Amino acid sequence: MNLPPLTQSFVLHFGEMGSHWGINRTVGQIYALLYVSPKPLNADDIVEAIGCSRSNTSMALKELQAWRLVKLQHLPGDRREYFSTPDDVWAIFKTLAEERQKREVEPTLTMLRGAILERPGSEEERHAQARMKEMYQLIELVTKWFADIRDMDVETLQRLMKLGAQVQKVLQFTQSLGRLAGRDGAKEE
Amino acid sequence: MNLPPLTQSFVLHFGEMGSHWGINRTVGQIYALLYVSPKPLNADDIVEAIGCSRSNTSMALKELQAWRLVKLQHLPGDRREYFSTPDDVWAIFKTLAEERQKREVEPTLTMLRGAILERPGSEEERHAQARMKEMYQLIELVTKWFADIRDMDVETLQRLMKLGAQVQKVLQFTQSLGRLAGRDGAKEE
DNA sequence: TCCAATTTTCAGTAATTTCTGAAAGTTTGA
DNA sequence: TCAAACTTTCAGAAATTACTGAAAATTGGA
Repeated sequence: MNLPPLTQSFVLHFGEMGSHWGINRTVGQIYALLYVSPKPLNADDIVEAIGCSRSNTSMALKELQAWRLVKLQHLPGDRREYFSTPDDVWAIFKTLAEERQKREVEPTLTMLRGAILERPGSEEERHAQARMKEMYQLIELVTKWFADIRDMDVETLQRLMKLGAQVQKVLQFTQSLGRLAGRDGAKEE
Repeated sequence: MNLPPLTQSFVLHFGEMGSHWGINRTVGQIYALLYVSPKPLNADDIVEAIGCSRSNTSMALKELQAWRLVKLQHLPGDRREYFSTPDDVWAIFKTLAEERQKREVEPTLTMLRGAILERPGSEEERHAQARMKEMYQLIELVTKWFADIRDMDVETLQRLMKLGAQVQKVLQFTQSLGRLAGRDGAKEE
Protein backbone atom coordinates (compact mmCIF):
# COMPACT_ATOMS: atom_id res chain seq x y z
CA MET A 1 0.00 0.00 0.00
CA ASN A 2 1.47 3.31 -1.07
CA LEU A 3 -0.73 6.23 -0.10
CA PRO A 4 -0.28 9.62 1.55
CA PRO A 5 -0.39 9.15 5.33
CA LEU A 6 -3.82 10.70 5.96
CA THR A 7 -5.46 8.63 3.26
CA GLN A 8 -3.65 5.54 4.42
CA SER A 9 -4.89 5.73 7.98
CA PHE A 10 -8.42 6.39 6.74
CA VAL A 11 -8.27 3.40 4.40
CA LEU A 12 -6.79 1.10 7.04
CA HIS A 13 -9.40 2.15 9.57
CA PHE A 14 -12.26 1.34 7.22
CA GLY A 15 -10.64 -2.00 6.51
CA GLU A 16 -10.51 -2.84 10.21
CA MET A 17 -13.99 -1.55 11.00
CA GLY A 18 -15.37 -3.53 8.08
CA SER A 19 -16.03 -6.59 10.18
CA HIS A 20 -18.12 -4.55 12.64
CA TRP A 21 -20.11 -3.17 9.74
CA GLY A 22 -20.76 -6.45 7.95
CA ILE A 23 -18.32 -6.01 5.08
CA ASN A 24 -14.86 -7.46 4.62
CA ARG A 25 -11.55 -5.71 4.82
CA THR A 26 -10.99 -5.18 1.12
CA VAL A 27 -14.51 -3.83 0.60
CA GLY A 28 -14.00 -1.37 3.44
CA GLN A 29 -10.62 -0.25 2.18
CA ILE A 30 -11.77 0.24 -1.38
CA TYR A 31 -14.76 2.24 -0.28
CA ALA A 32 -12.58 4.49 1.84
CA LEU A 33 -10.10 4.96 -0.98
CA LEU A 34 -12.78 5.96 -3.45
CA TYR A 35 -14.46 8.19 -0.90
CA VAL A 36 -11.42 10.42 -0.49
CA SER A 37 -10.15 10.18 -4.05
CA PRO A 38 -10.47 13.43 -5.99
CA LYS A 39 -11.12 11.52 -9.22
CA PRO A 40 -12.63 8.19 -10.25
CA LEU A 41 -10.27 5.20 -10.12
CA ASN A 42 -10.09 2.06 -12.22
CA ALA A 43 -9.52 -1.44 -10.89
CA ASP A 44 -5.78 -1.32 -11.50
CA ASP A 45 -5.44 1.99 -9.69
CA ILE A 46 -7.14 0.33 -6.74
CA VAL A 47 -4.93 -2.77 -6.85
CA GLU A 48 -1.93 -0.48 -6.91
CA ALA A 49 -3.15 1.68 -4.03
CA ILE A 50 -4.46 -1.05 -1.71
CA GLY A 51 -2.19 -3.92 -2.65
CA CYS A 52 -4.80 -6.64 -3.05
CA SER A 53 -5.32 -8.99 -5.99
CA ARG A 54 -7.14 -7.97 -9.14
CA SER A 55 -9.83 -10.59 -8.61
CA ASN A 56 -10.45 -9.55 -5.05
CA THR A 57 -10.89 -5.99 -6.27
CA SER A 58 -13.42 -7.15 -8.80
CA MET A 59 -15.46 -8.95 -6.16
CA ALA A 60 -15.29 -6.06 -3.73
CA LEU A 61 -16.43 -3.57 -6.36
CA LYS A 62 -19.33 -5.82 -7.19
CA GLU A 63 -20.35 -5.86 -3.56
CA LEU A 64 -20.04 -2.09 -3.24
CA GLN A 65 -22.24 -1.73 -6.29
CA ALA A 66 -24.80 -4.08 -4.76
CA TRP A 67 -24.84 -1.74 -1.76
CA ARG A 68 -25.21 1.20 -4.18
CA LEU A 69 -22.23 2.84 -2.51
CA VAL A 70 -20.09 3.24 -5.61
CA LYS A 71 -21.00 4.27 -9.10
CA LEU A 72 -19.41 3.08 -12.28
CA GLN A 73 -18.49 5.42 -15.09
CA HIS A 74 -16.47 5.49 -18.28
CA LEU A 75 -13.94 8.13 -19.21
CA PRO A 76 -13.88 9.20 -22.86
CA GLY A 77 -11.30 7.30 -24.88
CA ASP A 78 -10.66 4.70 -22.17
CA ARG A 79 -12.24 1.26 -22.12
CA ARG A 80 -11.62 0.64 -18.48
CA GLU A 81 -14.30 1.03 -15.85
CA TYR A 82 -13.86 3.84 -13.36
CA PHE A 83 -15.43 3.94 -9.93
CA SER A 84 -16.30 6.71 -7.52
CA THR A 85 -18.54 7.29 -4.53
CA PRO A 86 -21.49 9.69 -4.61
CA ASP A 87 -20.39 13.17 -3.53
CA ASP A 88 -23.31 14.01 -1.30
CA VAL A 89 -22.73 12.59 2.16
CA TRP A 90 -26.44 12.79 2.97
CA ALA A 91 -27.28 10.69 -0.05
CA ILE A 92 -24.67 8.16 1.05
CA PHE A 93 -26.16 8.08 4.51
CA LYS A 94 -29.64 7.48 3.16
CA THR A 95 -28.46 4.71 0.86
CA LEU A 96 -26.71 3.02 3.74
CA ALA A 97 -29.82 3.25 5.90
CA GLU A 98 -31.98 1.77 3.15
CA GLU A 99 -29.63 -1.11 2.44
CA ARG A 100 -29.16 -1.99 6.07
CA GLN A 101 -32.90 -1.91 6.54
CA LYS A 102 -33.32 -4.30 3.63
CA ARG A 103 -30.60 -6.73 4.70
CA GLU A 104 -30.68 -6.60 8.47
CA VAL A 105 -34.26 -5.79 9.40
CA GLU A 106 -36.65 -6.87 6.65
CA PRO A 107 -35.95 -10.61 6.96
CA THR A 108 -36.63 -10.47 10.67
CA LEU A 109 -39.90 -8.61 10.17
CA THR A 110 -40.97 -11.27 7.69
CA MET A 111 -40.11 -14.07 10.10
CA LEU A 112 -41.94 -12.34 12.95
CA ARG A 113 -45.03 -11.70 10.86
CA GLY A 114 -45.18 -15.40 10.06
CA ALA A 115 -44.63 -16.49 13.63
CA ILE A 116 -47.31 -14.17 14.98
CA LEU A 117 -49.91 -15.68 12.67
CA GLU A 118 -49.32 -19.24 13.88
CA ARG A 119 -51.57 -20.80 16.44
CA PRO A 120 -49.63 -21.29 19.70
CA GLY A 121 -49.48 -24.92 20.79
CA SER A 122 -49.00 -24.32 24.51
CA GLU A 123 -48.90 -21.71 27.22
CA GLU A 124 -45.14 -21.36 26.63
CA GLU A 125 -45.71 -20.69 22.96
CA ARG A 126 -48.42 -18.20 23.75
CA HIS A 127 -45.94 -16.25 25.85
CA ALA A 128 -43.23 -16.51 23.19
CA GLN A 129 -45.65 -15.24 20.60
CA ALA A 130 -46.64 -12.28 22.74
CA ARG A 131 -42.96 -11.36 23.07
CA MET A 132 -42.48 -11.65 19.33
CA LYS A 133 -45.43 -9.37 18.81
CA GLU A 134 -43.91 -6.74 21.09
CA MET A 135 -40.70 -6.94 19.12
CA TYR A 136 -42.55 -6.79 15.83
CA GLN A 137 -44.52 -3.70 16.76
CA LEU A 138 -41.47 -1.84 17.95
CA ILE A 139 -39.41 -2.67 14.88
CA GLU A 140 -42.26 -1.76 12.59
CA LEU A 141 -42.80 1.59 14.25
CA VAL A 142 -39.11 2.48 14.17
CA THR A 143 -38.78 1.26 10.60
CA LYS A 144 -41.67 3.35 9.34
CA TRP A 145 -40.34 6.35 11.18
CA PHE A 146 -36.88 5.90 9.69
CA ALA A 147 -38.43 5.70 6.25
CA ASP A 148 -40.30 8.95 6.89
CA ILE A 149 -37.11 10.60 8.06
CA ARG A 150 -35.13 9.32 5.09
CA ASP A 151 -37.68 10.72 2.67
CA MET A 152 -37.50 14.22 4.07
CA ASP A 153 -35.42 16.66 2.10
CA VAL A 154 -32.01 17.31 3.57
CA GLU A 155 -32.84 20.87 4.63
CA THR A 156 -35.72 19.76 6.79
CA LEU A 157 -33.78 16.82 8.14
CA GLN A 158 -30.88 18.99 9.19
CA ARG A 159 -33.22 21.45 10.81
CA LEU A 160 -34.90 18.63 12.72
CA MET A 161 -31.61 17.17 13.85
CA LYS A 162 -30.23 20.48 15.03
CA LEU A 163 -33.42 21.01 16.97
CA GLY A 164 -32.62 17.75 18.74
CA ALA A 165 -34.42 17.12 21.98
CA GLN A 166 -36.09 20.51 21.78
CA VAL A 167 -38.55 18.88 19.42
CA GLN A 168 -40.25 17.70 22.62
CA LYS A 169 -41.20 21.26 23.45
CA VAL A 170 -42.59 21.81 19.99
CA LEU A 171 -44.55 18.60 20.32
CA GLN A 172 -45.98 19.54 23.69
CA PHE A 173 -46.86 22.97 22.38
CA THR A 174 -48.67 21.76 19.28
CA GLN A 175 -50.37 19.09 21.31
CA SER A 176 -51.87 21.65 23.66
CA LEU A 177 -52.93 23.67 20.62
CA GLY A 178 -54.56 20.52 19.30
CA ARG A 179 -56.37 19.90 22.56
CA LEU A 180 -57.67 23.44 22.53
CA ALA A 181 -59.00 22.83 19.04
CA GLY A 182 -60.47 19.50 20.13
CA ARG A 183 -58.15 17.11 18.26
CA ASP A 184 -54.75 15.51 18.85
CA GLY A 185 -51.57 16.43 16.98
CA ALA A 186 -50.53 12.82 16.48
CA LYS A 187 -52.78 10.12 15.13
CA GLU A 188 -53.97 7.80 17.87
CA GLU A 189 -52.96 4.13 18.17
CA MET B 1 -32.27 -28.59 19.74
CA ASN B 2 -35.59 -29.46 21.27
CA LEU B 3 -37.96 -26.51 21.39
CA PRO B 4 -41.57 -25.79 20.49
CA PRO B 5 -41.78 -24.96 16.76
CA LEU B 6 -42.42 -21.21 17.08
CA THR B 7 -39.56 -20.71 19.49
CA GLN B 8 -37.32 -22.89 17.39
CA SER B 9 -37.79 -20.86 14.23
CA PHE B 10 -37.26 -17.64 16.18
CA VAL B 11 -34.06 -18.96 17.73
CA LEU B 12 -32.73 -20.31 14.43
CA HIS B 13 -33.48 -17.05 12.67
CA PHE B 14 -31.53 -15.04 15.24
CA GLY B 15 -28.68 -17.48 14.86
CA GLU B 16 -28.57 -16.98 11.12
CA MET B 17 -28.98 -13.20 11.24
CA GLY B 18 -26.22 -13.00 13.82
CA SER B 19 -23.52 -12.60 11.20
CA HIS B 20 -25.35 -9.62 9.69
CA TRP B 21 -25.60 -8.07 13.11
CA GLY B 22 -22.01 -8.59 14.17
CA ILE B 23 -22.55 -11.41 16.65
CA ASN B 24 -22.02 -15.13 16.20
CA ARG B 25 -24.61 -17.83 15.82
CA THR B 26 -24.61 -19.06 19.40
CA VAL B 27 -24.87 -15.54 20.81
CA GLY B 28 -27.84 -14.82 18.56
CA GLN B 29 -29.57 -18.07 19.44
CA ILE B 30 -29.11 -17.66 23.16
CA TYR B 31 -30.40 -14.12 23.06
CA ALA B 32 -33.48 -15.22 21.16
CA LEU B 33 -34.10 -18.09 23.55
CA LEU B 34 -33.89 -15.86 26.60
CA TYR B 35 -36.02 -13.20 24.95
CA VAL B 36 -39.00 -15.50 24.53
CA SER B 37 -38.49 -17.55 27.66
CA PRO B 38 -41.16 -16.95 30.33
CA LYS B 39 -38.60 -17.47 33.08
CA PRO B 40 -34.86 -17.03 33.59
CA LEU B 41 -32.69 -19.90 32.40
CA ASN B 42 -29.40 -21.25 33.67
CA ALA B 43 -26.49 -22.29 31.51
CA ASP B 44 -27.48 -25.94 31.49
CA ASP B 45 -31.03 -25.11 30.43
CA ILE B 46 -29.50 -23.21 27.53
CA VAL B 47 -27.13 -26.03 26.56
CA GLU B 48 -30.10 -28.38 26.63
CA ALA B 49 -32.32 -26.08 24.55
CA ILE B 50 -29.77 -24.94 21.94
CA GLY B 51 -27.50 -27.97 21.80
CA CYS B 52 -24.14 -26.22 22.04
CA SER B 53 -21.29 -26.89 24.43
CA ARG B 54 -21.21 -25.63 27.97
CA SER B 55 -18.09 -23.56 27.35
CA ASN B 56 -19.55 -21.94 24.28
CA THR B 57 -22.57 -20.99 26.32
CA SER B 58 -20.37 -19.42 28.93
CA MET B 59 -18.58 -17.32 26.31
CA ALA B 60 -21.79 -16.27 24.61
CA LEU B 61 -23.38 -15.21 27.88
CA LYS B 62 -20.33 -13.15 28.69
CA GLU B 63 -20.66 -11.38 25.36
CA LEU B 64 -24.37 -10.75 25.85
CA GLN B 65 -23.60 -9.27 29.23
CA ALA B 66 -20.97 -7.03 27.68
CA TRP B 67 -23.70 -5.81 25.32
CA ARG B 68 -25.96 -5.31 28.39
CA LEU B 69 -28.59 -7.40 26.63
CA VAL B 70 -28.99 -10.03 29.33
CA LYS B 71 -29.11 -9.73 33.06
CA LEU B 72 -27.87 -12.20 35.57
CA GLN B 73 -29.83 -13.18 38.65
CA HIS B 74 -29.89 -15.81 41.34
CA LEU B 75 -32.87 -17.84 42.43
CA PRO B 76 -33.24 -18.48 46.15
CA GLY B 77 -31.79 -21.80 47.20
CA ASP B 78 -29.98 -22.37 43.91
CA ARG B 79 -26.31 -21.61 43.36
CA ARG B 80 -26.54 -21.53 39.61
CA GLU B 81 -26.67 -18.30 37.65
CA TYR B 82 -29.87 -17.54 35.83
CA PHE B 83 -30.15 -15.27 32.83
CA SER B 84 -32.95 -13.29 31.29
CA THR B 85 -33.43 -10.35 28.93
CA PRO B 86 -34.91 -7.04 30.06
CA ASP B 87 -38.70 -7.04 29.63
CA ASP B 88 -39.12 -3.59 28.17
CA VAL B 89 -38.53 -3.69 24.43
CA TRP B 90 -37.87 0.06 24.35
CA ALA B 91 -35.14 -0.29 26.91
CA ILE B 92 -33.62 -3.09 24.83
CA PHE B 93 -33.74 -0.93 21.76
CA LYS B 94 -32.01 1.95 23.52
CA THR B 95 -29.30 -0.31 24.90
CA LEU B 96 -28.67 -1.71 21.45
CA ALA B 97 -28.43 1.77 19.97
CA GLU B 98 -25.98 2.86 22.66
CA GLU B 99 -23.75 -0.16 22.29
CA ARG B 100 -23.66 0.00 18.51
CA GLN B 101 -22.83 3.68 18.75
CA LYS B 102 -19.96 2.88 21.07
CA ARG B 103 -18.58 -0.01 19.03
CA GLU B 104 -19.30 0.95 15.44
CA VAL B 105 -19.29 4.73 15.36
CA GLU B 106 -17.15 6.12 18.18
CA PRO B 107 -13.84 4.68 16.91
CA THR B 108 -14.44 6.19 13.50
CA LEU B 109 -15.24 9.60 14.97
CA THR B 110 -12.01 9.45 16.93
CA MET B 111 -10.00 8.54 13.85
CA LEU B 112 -11.64 11.31 11.82
CA ARG B 113 -11.05 13.90 14.52
CA GLY B 114 -7.38 13.02 14.47
CA ALA B 115 -7.10 13.07 10.70
CA ILE B 116 -8.82 16.44 10.42
CA LEU B 117 -6.31 18.04 12.74
CA GLU B 118 -3.30 16.94 10.68
CA ARG B 119 -1.64 19.30 8.26
CA PRO B 120 -2.29 18.08 4.71
CA GLY B 121 0.94 17.35 2.82
CA SER B 122 -0.39 17.87 -0.69
CA GLU B 123 -3.35 18.97 -2.72
CA GLU B 124 -4.59 15.36 -2.75
CA GLU B 125 -4.44 15.22 1.00
CA ARG B 126 -6.20 18.54 1.29
CA HIS B 127 -9.08 17.08 -0.70
CA ALA B 128 -9.11 13.87 1.30
CA GLN B 129 -9.20 15.87 4.49
CA ALA B 130 -12.12 17.96 3.27
CA ARG B 131 -14.04 14.76 2.52
CA MET B 132 -13.24 13.39 5.95
CA LYS B 133 -14.53 16.60 7.48
CA GLU B 134 -17.81 16.26 5.61
CA MET B 135 -18.14 12.73 6.91
CA TYR B 136 -17.22 13.78 10.41
CA GLN B 137 -19.78 16.57 10.55
CA LEU B 138 -22.57 14.35 9.29
CA ILE B 139 -21.80 11.54 11.70
CA GLU B 140 -21.50 13.92 14.59
CA LEU B 141 -24.83 15.57 13.85
CA VAL B 142 -26.64 12.26 13.48
CA THR B 143 -24.96 10.87 16.58
CA LYS B 144 -25.94 13.79 18.75
CA TRP B 145 -29.46 13.64 17.45
CA PHE B 146 -29.71 9.92 18.16
CA ALA B 147 -28.49 10.56 21.68
CA ASP B 148 -31.19 13.20 22.14
CA ILE B 149 -33.79 10.81 20.82
CA ARG B 150 -32.61 7.99 23.03
CA ASP B 151 -32.82 10.14 26.12
CA MET B 152 -36.44 11.09 25.55
CA ASP B 153 -38.99 9.24 27.63
CA VAL B 154 -40.75 6.48 25.77
CA GLU B 155 -44.08 8.30 25.69
CA THR B 156 -42.63 11.27 23.85
CA LEU B 157 -40.59 9.08 21.58
CA GLN B 158 -43.62 7.04 20.56
CA ARG B 159 -45.60 10.17 19.95
CA LEU B 160 -42.81 11.58 17.79
CA MET B 161 -42.48 8.37 15.80
CA LYS B 162 -46.18 8.08 15.18
CA LEU B 163 -46.19 11.64 14.01
CA GLY B 164 -43.59 10.58 11.44
CA ALA B 165 -43.10 12.88 8.51
CA GLN B 166 -45.85 15.16 9.74
CA VAL B 167 -43.28 16.60 12.07
CA GLN B 168 -42.25 18.69 9.06
CA LYS B 169 -45.53 20.55 9.23
CA VAL B 170 -45.11 21.20 12.92
CA LEU B 171 -41.60 22.41 12.26
CA GLN B 172 -42.69 24.76 9.50
CA PHE B 173 -45.49 26.06 11.68
CA THR B 174 -43.33 26.77 14.71
CA GLN B 175 -40.69 28.29 12.50
CA SER B 176 -43.11 30.81 11.11
CA LEU B 177 -44.26 31.53 14.66
CA GLY B 178 -40.60 32.06 15.54
CA ARG B 179 -40.11 34.44 12.64
CA LEU B 180 -43.13 36.42 13.71
CA ALA B 181 -41.64 36.70 17.18
CA GLY B 182 -38.26 37.64 15.69
CA ARG B 183 -36.26 34.49 16.50
CA ASP B 184 -35.68 31.07 14.99
CA GLY B 185 -37.04 27.80 16.36
CA ALA B 186 -33.78 25.94 15.77
CA LYS B 187 -30.41 27.16 16.85
CA GLU B 188 -28.40 28.38 13.87
CA GLU B 189 -25.19 26.76 12.58
C1' DT C 1 -10.97 -25.49 55.80
C1' DC C 2 -12.58 -28.73 52.64
C1' DC C 3 -15.69 -30.54 49.26
C1' DA C 4 -18.91 -30.54 45.72
C1' DA C 5 -21.25 -27.71 42.47
C1' DT C 6 -20.64 -24.55 39.08
C1' DT C 7 -18.25 -21.44 35.90
C1' DT C 8 -14.30 -20.01 33.17
C1' DT C 9 -10.21 -20.57 30.53
C1' DC C 10 -7.57 -22.40 26.99
C1' DA C 11 -5.32 -25.18 23.49
C1' DG C 12 -6.53 -27.64 19.73
C1' DT C 13 -9.92 -28.63 16.01
C1' DA C 14 -13.62 -27.52 12.94
C1' DA C 15 -16.05 -24.41 10.14
C1' DT C 16 -16.33 -20.35 7.68
C1' DT C 17 -14.74 -16.51 5.24
C1' DT C 18 -11.46 -14.13 2.54
C1' DC C 19 -8.10 -13.96 -0.86
C1' DT C 20 -5.33 -15.41 -4.85
C1' DG C 21 -3.77 -16.89 -9.49
C1' DA C 22 -5.05 -19.08 -13.47
C1' DA C 23 -8.35 -19.65 -16.81
C1' DA C 24 -12.51 -18.36 -19.05
C1' DG C 25 -15.45 -14.77 -20.56
C1' DT C 26 -16.61 -10.26 -22.59
C1' DT C 27 -16.13 -6.11 -25.13
C1' DT C 28 -14.46 -2.97 -28.53
C1' DG C 29 -12.23 -1.36 -32.43
C1' DA C 30 -9.50 -2.46 -36.49
C1' DT D 1 -14.08 -11.87 -37.31
C1' DC D 2 -9.99 -11.39 -34.79
C1' DA D 3 -7.04 -9.85 -31.29
C1' DA D 4 -5.98 -7.00 -27.57
C1' DA D 5 -7.69 -4.99 -23.45
C1' DC D 6 -10.15 -5.64 -19.78
C1' DT D 7 -13.34 -8.12 -16.34
C1' DT D 8 -15.24 -12.08 -14.08
C1' DT D 9 -15.31 -16.69 -12.34
C1' DC D 10 -13.74 -20.37 -9.66
C1' DA D 11 -11.07 -23.91 -7.26
C1' DG D 12 -7.96 -24.18 -3.87
C1' DA D 13 -4.87 -21.82 -0.23
C1' DA D 14 -4.59 -18.79 3.62
C1' DA D 15 -6.50 -16.45 7.33
C1' DT D 16 -9.88 -15.80 10.57
C1' DT D 17 -13.49 -17.03 13.59
C1' DA D 18 -16.28 -20.28 16.17
C1' DC D 19 -16.60 -24.30 18.88
C1' DT D 20 -15.33 -28.20 21.91
C1' DG D 21 -13.65 -30.96 25.82
C1' DA D 22 -10.54 -31.16 29.37
C1' DA D 23 -8.55 -28.89 33.03
C1' DA D 24 -8.28 -25.00 36.16
C1' DA D 25 -10.52 -21.68 38.90
C1' DT D 26 -14.14 -20.05 41.71
C1' DT D 27 -17.94 -20.20 44.83
C1' DG D 28 -20.84 -21.34 48.74
C1' DG D 29 -22.15 -24.31 52.22
C1' DA D 30 -20.97 -28.00 55.70
